Amino acid sequence: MPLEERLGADIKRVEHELMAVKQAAVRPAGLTVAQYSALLVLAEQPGVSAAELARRCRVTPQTMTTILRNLEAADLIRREPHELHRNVLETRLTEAGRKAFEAADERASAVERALAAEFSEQERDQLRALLGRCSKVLNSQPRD
Amino acid sequence: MPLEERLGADIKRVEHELMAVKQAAVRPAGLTVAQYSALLVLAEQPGVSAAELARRCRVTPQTMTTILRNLEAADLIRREPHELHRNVLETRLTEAGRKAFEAADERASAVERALAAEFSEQERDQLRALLGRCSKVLNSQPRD
DNA sequence: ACAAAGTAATCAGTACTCTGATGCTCGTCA
DNA sequence: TGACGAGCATCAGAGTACTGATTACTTTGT
Repeated sequence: MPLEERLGADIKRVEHELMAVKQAAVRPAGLTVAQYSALLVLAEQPGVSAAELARRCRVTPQTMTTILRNLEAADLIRREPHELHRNVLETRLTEAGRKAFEAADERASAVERALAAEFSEQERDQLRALLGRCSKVLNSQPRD
Repeated sequence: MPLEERLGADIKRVEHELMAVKQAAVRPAGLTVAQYSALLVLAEQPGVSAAELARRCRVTPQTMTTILRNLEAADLIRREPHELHRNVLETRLTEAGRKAFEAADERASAVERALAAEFSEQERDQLRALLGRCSKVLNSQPRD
């Protein structure tokens, strides 16, 4: 199958471009894209567990552990044992974490707004629907 | 800006699913997705330089060096100095490399065919066009 | 002819991401 | 009560992937 016909190549290309632009957007705040994603969930849902964060950010718990380690070392988050479940660590933004997140979010949101502004509401729905059908196909593929 | 409205989230989700399925597809051949991508270009264009491979696979030359180091250690590729440009290393598949690539490609192509089969030709063009407009917006964003 | 600009390769260091494996705690239910 | 499954956290190890820097060669411009 020729490379140019592969829809996957288009999807990957756009995702790659998106990551490059997002990285440039959050970098001035001293964050990586992965760190920004984690902080985004933390800002909406303080005290969430690392496992839940991992699910929301679509990474494995091991990966999230790595990301949180770096965020904690930079004093952007704080982790404390859960009241009842001694096994769970609650994660929260520090003041510095909130500031960094807000600085990054302003610029990251601008990227999303630029993307949204390119399309009419109908086109946006259309793109979402087509991507949704890609998801459907992919999720029905064998994972072995 | 709410998370659900962000088009980037949809793009990222689909790309993530695509990578997961592709990884499962190439893994039985003993390859990673990045290695498969490099071999795909190498199969079409024997003797290509690492720098060109990097451009084709959309990674930095440093990253491609790492990938090629692993492929060479597994005896899937061979690297030899270019005839004229002593500065350039030509990379080629070994016999084992071709076999691994073909095994992986059979399964990876099946994923692409499944994706293609979901859409009519018109829908495919539509999806491509919409993704192309995303690219246009993203490439016009400041990279700082 | 020689400096400047461009291209190729690679080292060093950091971060993200996965698989595989382990240890801990909680809730369930026999 | 006590085994056991489920969920949380994390260690270990490998593979990407980036920025930043260096070295070497080639082409281009004056």
